[in-house]
Amino acid sequence: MSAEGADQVVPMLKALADPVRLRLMSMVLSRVGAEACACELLPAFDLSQPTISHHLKVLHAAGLLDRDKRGVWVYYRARPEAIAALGTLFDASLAPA
Amino acid sequence: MSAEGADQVVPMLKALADPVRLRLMSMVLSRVGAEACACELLPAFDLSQPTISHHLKVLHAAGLLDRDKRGVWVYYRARPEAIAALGTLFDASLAPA
DNA sequence: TGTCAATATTGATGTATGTCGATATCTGCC
DNA sequence: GGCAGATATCGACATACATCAATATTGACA
Repeated sequence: MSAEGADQVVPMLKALADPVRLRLMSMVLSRVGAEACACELLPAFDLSQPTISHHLKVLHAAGLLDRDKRGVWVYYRARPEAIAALGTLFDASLAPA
Repeated sequence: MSAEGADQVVPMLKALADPVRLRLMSMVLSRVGAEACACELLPAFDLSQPTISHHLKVLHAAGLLDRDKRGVWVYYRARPEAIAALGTLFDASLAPA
């Protein structure tokens, strides 16, 4: 893996390398349509609303979650391509040819 | 994914969420036997020897690399179980059932 | 035993990150 | 317009981390 290749994947890994964000991602993926309202995610954690909002923003910035505002509520949807890219990372790119 | 489950996987993700360590891991995996001497890895980077030693230690502590000292040289070998665990994370645990 | 080469540890430093309280922004509704 | 609730942003703080120079440790060998 080249330095450029690493620089492409590392932001996604960094985004997931946090227990709160990994659980957020898992929660979104477990919903039908891989979509969840921020209001459903917040009560699952013993953290403040700004902190959860911050983590969701990090996941969004990494390309792992799409953001969709519907009225007052914001829905986050998992991006399957991003997950697939990480899956193949450990199956193909990282593993020997 | 539970909080405990996340806490188990996050250390491995954190270890890989660094461009230098991801490349180190990739380099080790690309060698025959998924094994490489530290002396081969160092010149591939524009970083000091202590820094590379530190990164290898992080990967070892995360359970991603085994350490084997042979004389003056130290060989690092990838742990396939760890890689497999991460692969299934994105295929099964993280993705919806 | 002494020297040299490979690797690890220590201590320091600048930067990044997780968290919070306070506040701002946006949207539906009266 | 004005209020209430959902979400985001800001500023601050403590901690974690990547990196280096200097030094220590280890092992081979003369």
